[in-house]
Parts: sequence; structure tokens; C-alpha cells
Amino acid sequence: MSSRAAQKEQTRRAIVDAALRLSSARGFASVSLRAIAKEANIAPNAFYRHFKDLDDLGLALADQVGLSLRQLVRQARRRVLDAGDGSVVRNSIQMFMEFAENDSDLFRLLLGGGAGASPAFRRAIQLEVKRFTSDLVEDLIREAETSRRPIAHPELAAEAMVTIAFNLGANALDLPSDQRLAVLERIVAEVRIIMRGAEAMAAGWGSPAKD
Amino acid sequence: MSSRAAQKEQTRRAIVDAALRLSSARGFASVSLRAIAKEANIAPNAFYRHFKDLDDLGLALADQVGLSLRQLVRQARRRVLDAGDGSVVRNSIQMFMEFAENDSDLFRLLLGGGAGASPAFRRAIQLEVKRFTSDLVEDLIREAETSRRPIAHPELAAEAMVTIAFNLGANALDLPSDQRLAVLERIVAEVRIIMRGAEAMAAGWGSPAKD
DNA sequence: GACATCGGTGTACGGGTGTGCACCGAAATA
DNA sequence: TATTTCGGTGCACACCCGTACACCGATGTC
Repeated sequence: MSSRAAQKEQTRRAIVDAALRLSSARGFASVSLRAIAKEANIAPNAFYRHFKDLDDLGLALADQVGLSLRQLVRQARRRVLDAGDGSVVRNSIQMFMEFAENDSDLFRLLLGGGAGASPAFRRAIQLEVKRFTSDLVEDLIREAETSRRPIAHPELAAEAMVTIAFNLGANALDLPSDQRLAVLERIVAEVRIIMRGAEAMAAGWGSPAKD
Repeated sequence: MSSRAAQKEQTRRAIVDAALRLSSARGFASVSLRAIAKEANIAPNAFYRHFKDLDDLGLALADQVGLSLRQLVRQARRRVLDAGDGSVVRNSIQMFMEFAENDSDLFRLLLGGGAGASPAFRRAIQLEVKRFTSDLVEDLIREAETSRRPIAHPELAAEAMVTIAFNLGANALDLPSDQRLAVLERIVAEVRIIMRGAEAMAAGWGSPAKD
């Protein structure tokens, strides 16, 4: 066992966690290297032993965001398969919100979409969101097959759902917890509208005339 | 006529424009008072003759954003009433994208949603977006009446549409112009899904069974 | 024409920023 | 055990930040 490498990993984690904690308030872009070092109980210079840049740290943060998202997808799939109680939509979004509340620091990063940060960081975050959307597309298609309700434009529908959930979800994070439930209901309702629309299109229902 | 007040208004505008220009790159939050002053060809201290704070400037920017949005709504309504060519959805979103490209600095602010900025600024921006959504709700209801296609949950549908248009639109702004058209089409398609869903719900189509 | 108003300027301050340099001490290696 | 490696430290530098102060000069008022 390597006490050397272990301790290095430990302070690296401390740096990442500190950055996460500080970023939740005003975004990653507005956090200084020195502030992170102080929060991690580290001399500012020690930062460079772990990351080349603040941008470099940003990529590490994006990685962790992606990790958390994939974990979310896995758990949501398991939960939906396990018990068929309640609607798939509500269950999934509820789980999403729980995740967001637990790892609120991470999800605040996600919500901001990296606005105001370096292009590299922004790209990395958007990539993770895209991966998440792809997973959702799979689920939509699978669910459509098993429930025998075909769905039109699954990619577009998924993108719309993810956009709404992330935006309103982010919005909900800095709301008192007694209002968060209402936001969750709004997300669920809007996602259902999208579901219904995609199904209606697949079924040929409605007006191709003038929209 | 007051040469005094006129010149004051002029440099005030110069400050606002400079702030807008600088904010488009990395967001309003990451722009310094000194940088704004330099961009406006002004001594840093002169800033205080016009605004108390950077926050104060932020509110002025939010005001201008709101102004531009209301102008957009007015023109879109006129355009839709004038000629019935093409779909309402496509026409509206096309006009939205044109606006966004012209005043791209303003819309970049909007897109960021004020992430990473002061709470006051964020609230102001979100308020303007909310007003815009309200206007859209009106239009949806009116359109539903004249076209005799009732729509369910117009507020939720409008919120979903605005969220998607703003997010993807913002996304499109830092894309080469030859790819923007594709994004526009994606927005149109997703908004149509929402339309169809809201109409299907109103018509009672589809499954209240298990979703 | 004398005076007050006020937008704009230059200087200066205390503090925060990223980062280069020399150094220490413990773990890893020989 | 002697030597190398390397994570961590303290100091120092040059720069940018917001903003307080005293001041100027043109415009507006009496």
C-alpha cells in the first residue's frame, strides 16, 4: 500500500470538494484559486501539485458531475424495474430531485451550464448533459416498446425533457424546501405534456394542417 | 434644451453598452467596474456619477433586456396578424432567433439567466423571462380560441416552450451561423411536440392510464 | 457677471489575485 | 543507512480590484 499516493489522493479530493462547496454560491467561474486553497486547508501553491490550472480543476469537476449523473441513471432504471408502483415519469423526476438535493453543489454546477466559465469547462458540462440525454432516449424507446405506445422523435422529446428538468430543477434548488414540491409537480406536468405530444404524433393524432 | 442632461444620458448609455459588450463573453458577473469604464472611455470614478453599484448597473441591464423582449412580443404579434403564411410556431421562433442574433449581447445575458451574478440581478432577469412567458400564455389562449383547438395547461406549456427556446437559442448563439438553422428547426420541432401534447390533453386523447 | 452645480479626472489606499522561487521533511528507493 | 522523490510551505512579485479624496472646468442659475 502506498501511504504517499493515498495522501495525495486525499488532498486532491479535499481540493475538489472545497471547489464544489464554494462554487455552489456564485458559480465555479467566480471562485479563486486562493479561496479554494484556504477552504481545503492548503497553501495556495500546493494546488499546483494536483492541477495545472483552474481550468484543469474544472474538467475534474465536470468528470464528477458526469459520474453522479450516470449513477443517477443506473439507480433510476433499477427503481423503475423493481416496483411498478406509480408512474414512470413521476418516479424518475422525483429521484432526479432527490439526487439534486443531496449533491446540491454538483447540480448547481450543472444548472449553471457553466455559464460565465471557460469554454473548456462549459463544453465538458454540456457533454455530460448530452450523455444523460442519450440515456434518456434509450429509456424512452424501451418504455415505448414495452408499453406498446410508440413515441415520435424520441431524441427531441428527451432533449426537451432534460432541458426543462434541469432548468426548473436548478430554479428549485434555491427555493425554500416547502416550495420545491410544487416545482417538482410542475416539472412532472410539463414532461407529461411532452410525452403526450410525442405519443400523439406517433399515433397520427391531431392536426398536420396548420400549427 | 439641456446640453447638460443630454451629455449625461449619453455617457450613461456608453456605460450600459460597454457593459453589454463585455458581458457577452464571460457573463455580467465576471466584468469589473474598471474594465467597463475603460471600454466606455471613462475614468473609473465617473462610473459612480451614474450608478451606485455594479448591482445598480445590473438592474439597468435587466431593464433593457425586458424592453427588448416586449418589443419582440409586439413585433411577433404584428407579424403573425399581418400575414397568415407559414406556421405560427415557426414564424414566432424564427423572429425570436433573429432578435437574438441582432441583440446577441442582450440575449446572452438572458441565456445565462444571471447565473453566478448577484441575487438581485438574477431575480430581475428571471422576472423579465416570467413576463415574457405570461405574454406567450395570452397568445396561446387566443390562438386556441381562434383556431378552435383548445389547449390544456397553457401556463405550463408556455413555460416549457420558453425554457426550451431560451436554452437552445442561447446554445445556438455560439455556434457557426450555418449550424444555427438546424438548431432553429430543433426548437420548432420540440415546441410543436409540446403544442401537440397540450392539445391532445385538452381533447382527452391518449392514456390517462399509466404514464 | 458672480456663484453654484455637477460630470469628469488623477492620485492613492488597502486588499485580493495568480504564480515563481527556495526550502523543508517525510516517504520511497537504493 | 544514504539518497532521491515529492507534497507542502512561506515569501515575494506584479497586477487588478473597488472606491475615497481633492480638484478642475464647463454648464446652468440668479
